[in-house]
Amino acid sequence: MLDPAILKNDIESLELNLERRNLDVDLKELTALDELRRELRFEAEKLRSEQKTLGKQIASADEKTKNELLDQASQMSEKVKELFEKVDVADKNFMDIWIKIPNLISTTSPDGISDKENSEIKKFGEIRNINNPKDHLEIAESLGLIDVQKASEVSGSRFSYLFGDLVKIEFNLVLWAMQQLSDKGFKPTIPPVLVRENALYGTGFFPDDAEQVYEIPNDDLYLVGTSEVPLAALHSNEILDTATLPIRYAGFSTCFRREAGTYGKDTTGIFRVHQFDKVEMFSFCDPEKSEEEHKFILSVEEELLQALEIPYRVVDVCAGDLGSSASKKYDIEAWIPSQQTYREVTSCSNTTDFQARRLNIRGKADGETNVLHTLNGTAIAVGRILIALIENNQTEDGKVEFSDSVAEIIGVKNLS
RNA sequence: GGAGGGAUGGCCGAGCGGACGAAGGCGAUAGUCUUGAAAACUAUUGUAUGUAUUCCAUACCGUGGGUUCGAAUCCCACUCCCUCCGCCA
Repeated sequence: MLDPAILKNDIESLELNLERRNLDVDLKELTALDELRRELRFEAEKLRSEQKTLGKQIASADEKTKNELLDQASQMSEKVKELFEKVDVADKNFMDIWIKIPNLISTTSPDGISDKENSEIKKFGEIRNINNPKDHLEIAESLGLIDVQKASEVSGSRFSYLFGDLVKIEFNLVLWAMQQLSDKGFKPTIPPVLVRENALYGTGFFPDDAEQVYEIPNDDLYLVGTSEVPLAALHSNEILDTATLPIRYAGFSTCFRREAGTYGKDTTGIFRVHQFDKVEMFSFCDPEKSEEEHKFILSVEEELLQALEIPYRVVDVCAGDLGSSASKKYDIEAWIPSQQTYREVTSCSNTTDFQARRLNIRGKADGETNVLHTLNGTAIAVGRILIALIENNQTEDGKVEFSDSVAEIIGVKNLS
């Protein structure tokens, strides 16, 4: 959520932002709603103040004047109640719209409407020349390492069974990533994957992306699509000592996504599934330093991919392709031989104060409090890393062979 | 799942219808004293919003409603914590 003060102080930035996001919002109406609620509140508070004074008089009044005052106070009470009801309505009218206003886009993010306008800022790694590259499913299925058919019988489409060495690789990857991150000051964390709706509102997934989230209606809980949600909410309603920042977490969790509206997209294998495991980085940091922190998180992502010898490129995500909470986002896309293109394997966002304001996360230094910045980034999205590892290291006879240094990380030299 | 007890400021803890944004203590910060430190003493010590900008007003005593002229205090619902019983990876 943005600071509503922007309506008064810097409406031009807001206008520009909505334009870049290709959104049409009536700012005049919003400003009017904001002014109305302020006005009403001012009036209501004034009256409330009078009511309190009157109430105090009653306490010390003699019997005679007391009845008179009580009469007066009774009427006053009615009025105050009515006025505050109006204030509540005005607040709600404003907030219903305001909560949907997305974060301010960084001036450094490229313009554009869709991912086609994302700008490539770096390429790394050598793309091996593979004759007739097979896709990961074909390879893994034939080696008995993945079964999506049986999974779709049991659970539906976009689920999978992983077997044998792929399981071993997953656990090794996760443990390795945790170790790397821990060395860099990220506290290893296993957060809850079921959360209340508050955490989803706070992180900006609700109300806009609610259709992507699995719901447990009996218990009013939701399955998270990323550990970003419980990690961000970890410090909600807290005031952190600025001297302790940045506070970094490395969260491991299974992630659940409904993938509504993606029918027909990426239907092969485990690229886009309803359930996958992920190690996620999350940072609470000083607003002054969030750009720096963002670059740091990106550099960690690159480091991990480089160690795994996966060719990739980094893209600066354009305005129209940013989620509502992100101010700036870098995606890393790994080379996928079967598709002869780069596909997203990690993503890191600077959400500036957007989530922190909603979650009420503040910092305090020298008696001053301010809303913090939060950032998140993928360390290892297991499924997609497995795909990149399998496809980029496939051999001509449909097997997989890893380099010694990669094998050392993942604990497996060959898939055959 | 059943039966009880509880939730107050950074922490402990009093208050149980009016002078309470909240006693007292601890902690923290500043000052006095001291060669320095400790101790002692003194003062300060939450957050947010506003048509207020070192003043003032309003809100916040787990959350949301209600009763009342007036609620930390009474009533209802919810959430969380603790104890006991049952069940359980």
